Amino acid sequence: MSIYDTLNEQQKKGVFTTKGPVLILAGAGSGKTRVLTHRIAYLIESMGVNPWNILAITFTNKAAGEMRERVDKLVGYGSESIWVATFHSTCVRILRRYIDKIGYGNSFTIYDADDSKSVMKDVCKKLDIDTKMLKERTILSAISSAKDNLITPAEYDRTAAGDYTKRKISAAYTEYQSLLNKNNALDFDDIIVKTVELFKSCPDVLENYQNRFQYIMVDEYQDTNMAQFELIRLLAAKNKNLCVVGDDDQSIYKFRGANIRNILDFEIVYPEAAVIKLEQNYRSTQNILDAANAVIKNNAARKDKALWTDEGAGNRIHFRSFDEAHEEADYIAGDIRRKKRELVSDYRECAVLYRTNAQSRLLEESFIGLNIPYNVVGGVNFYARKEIKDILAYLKTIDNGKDDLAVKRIINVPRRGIGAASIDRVQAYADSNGISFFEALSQIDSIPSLAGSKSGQKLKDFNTMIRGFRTRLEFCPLEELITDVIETTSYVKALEESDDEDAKDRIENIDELITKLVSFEQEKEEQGEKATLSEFLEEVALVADIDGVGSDDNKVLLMTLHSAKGLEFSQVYLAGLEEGIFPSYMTISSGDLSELEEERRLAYVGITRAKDDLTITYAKKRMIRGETQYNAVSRFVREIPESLLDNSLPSNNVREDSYDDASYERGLFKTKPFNAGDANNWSAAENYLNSYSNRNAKREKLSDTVFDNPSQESVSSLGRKKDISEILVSRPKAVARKKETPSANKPYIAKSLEGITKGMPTAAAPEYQTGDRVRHIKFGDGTVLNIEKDTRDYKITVDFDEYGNKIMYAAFAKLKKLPN
DNA sequence: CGTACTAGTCTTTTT
DNA sequence: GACTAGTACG
Repeated sequence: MSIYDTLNEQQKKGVFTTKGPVLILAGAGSGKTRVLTHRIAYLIESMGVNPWNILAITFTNKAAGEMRERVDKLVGYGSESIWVATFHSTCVRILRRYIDKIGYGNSFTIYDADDSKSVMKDVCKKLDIDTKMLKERTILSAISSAKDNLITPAEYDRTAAGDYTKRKISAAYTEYQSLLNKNNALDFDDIIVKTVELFKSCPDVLENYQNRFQYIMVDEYQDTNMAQFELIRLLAAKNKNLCVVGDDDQSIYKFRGANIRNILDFEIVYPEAAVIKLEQNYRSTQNILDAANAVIKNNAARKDKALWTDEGAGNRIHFRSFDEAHEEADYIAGDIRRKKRELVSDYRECAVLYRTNAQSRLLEESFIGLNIPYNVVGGVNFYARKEIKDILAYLKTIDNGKDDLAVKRIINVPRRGIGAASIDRVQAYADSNGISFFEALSQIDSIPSLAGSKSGQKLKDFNTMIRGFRTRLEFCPLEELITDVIETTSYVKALEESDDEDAKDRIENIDELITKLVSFEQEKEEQGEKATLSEFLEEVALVADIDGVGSDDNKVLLMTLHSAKGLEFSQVYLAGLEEGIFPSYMTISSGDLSELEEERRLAYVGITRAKDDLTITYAKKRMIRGETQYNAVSRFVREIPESLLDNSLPSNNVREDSYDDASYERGLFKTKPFNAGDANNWSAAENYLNSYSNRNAKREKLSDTVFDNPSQESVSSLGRKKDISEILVSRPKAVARKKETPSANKPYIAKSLEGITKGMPTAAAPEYQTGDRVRHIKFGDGTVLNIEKDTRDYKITVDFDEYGNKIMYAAFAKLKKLPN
């Protein structure tokens, strides 16, 4: 009996086809990790391949760790020399050795999104870019997508001619790169981009790795972007033993540059590729699979396939609807408690999945209320916390003196009397002498405005302190360094003395960081290596939220649908299945059908996480960003045949609650909406009001008083002046009454089913024709290629200048005709 | 130079 | 509702 006997025919094919390019299309739960691990085992044991020559690439450290562990169990020896790693850590390892060949120092720093944003802020200031018009975020995401597609600043600039915004972005891109280079730093995208650049400019380095990686496997191939594809293509060019595994139906990272064409076109790039389809599912019951199949088949752009299982039909999908979001959360928590009590399942077998991180809050409250242990994956990353970033900035400063960002972050943290003025003076000196900020600190006496001054002395002291740490780094273990940093800077002491109410948490976080550093150091020691500071900082920079999640703790897991990819649970709850939440409002209003398809794939991912039971919940009413929204049941739920659900769907009537002119005209309100600045409807008005009061817990009090007794007095007695009274004067009483009795006697408008799921029932013919130039709020200008009348609406194909071809529904896309 | 308070923004998803 | 950048003041 061999280890391969338990595999099905298709899986065996995947394992035994070792030569040349192989594409494994693996449906959810079809055992792709099993195929990959057995394939590695087969290569080593039967094909005599040296483990050293195998490269397996995954997207998360967690996946990499699991793969190594499973190979270890199968092979028993040699698995430690297989290179199993994520794209990013693979590239960092390569760059640490060779990046000096392309103009960086080998001890480069890795910038996270926060750091990138700080750099971009400087860039905007320097280039005089008005960040009100063009946000840092926008620029950064344009740069990021350029990098995903391996477009250099110079190339970007060539496409920018004639477009004002693009020219600005182009200038920012160039400046941003030069700043990163000056700081000897790479952002996330650079890690891949620079490796490709290295391979292209140093054929000998590439060849070195081509010879090493004779067999390459890539997991989650559907989520690779252009740059990652190119990286793999280069590495595999010599031996061509490239096996990619993926599922086009689970491609959910397009927003991050993932190119679904990489998997759809694999056979075009490698015509000799063997293609293997895994469709038998070993995870879920047939009912769950039927639901998943029913949803995903509404996507047009996909390879046709359908999951099936040998197992029985199982329970029907549980569907529950609620009036309020907190009732939904209470139900989920209560249901999990029930399952635990009735011994149906333990906490660790349950997961709650949602579309946006913000949805976790209500769930957490309910879990705390019922005393159910839980873990939230994601949200605020541990390493993104202020105190952690501060300590890390010290370590970065010690490790790489060129990282100006890190130095400036901590030069006055904790407070040591160094202000903005001094910092600017040092920076000016550094700039005019072409040296780094930290270097300039060593030359304080040469800076006229600082030499001999009080401020100058403080700067010198800081410099001396850092140098002291550097000396310590040479002779002491990392653990001593970090405790020395915390001691010498009095960081924790300052926290203890501060009136920061989170001080205790922050100190605990710092202790946690020390623990992580110590265990990192020990691990290295066990492997017979000495841990370096750079390695630690790099590991820390590349951790994903999901990496730390283990099954050791008996806790319910709460996470976004994105984080859940690749995981499975006996009991899965999909919460917030509402139009506008999932699919998100952004997706619906963009009118782009391909974005809607990506959301649908996300729904498919969610459904297929469940092994035994799937519970879908819906809340009619929900607070989003302090605004109450009323949403219809998600179209994805309606795509599931009702026979698979244990409850019928609620009628699709949605309460129309906006206090706007349109509602007024329909006779919903007796008074016309007021206008105070932007506040022209109920939600906006409430928001407007809140912005004055939400801080000091006066909010509730203020609002209530205001609504009960809308007089000038009640406002001024709370210490508020001018604008509020303006609102009050113009605020109609109807609004105030609304607030008191939110659900009673409110008129409902029945929006027809067509209205929700099928676009507008009576769509007017668009004002533009084929060939016309049109403008889209998100995709910019483009040319209409085709207009097609559909049963529901007009399907418009537009060739956008910047985004290429998009097919969209006229009713949602709201295209504006431009003069020809 | 440091603090306290205000106003605006944000959120869709993340290696 | 949370976070943060900006600002006025001590």
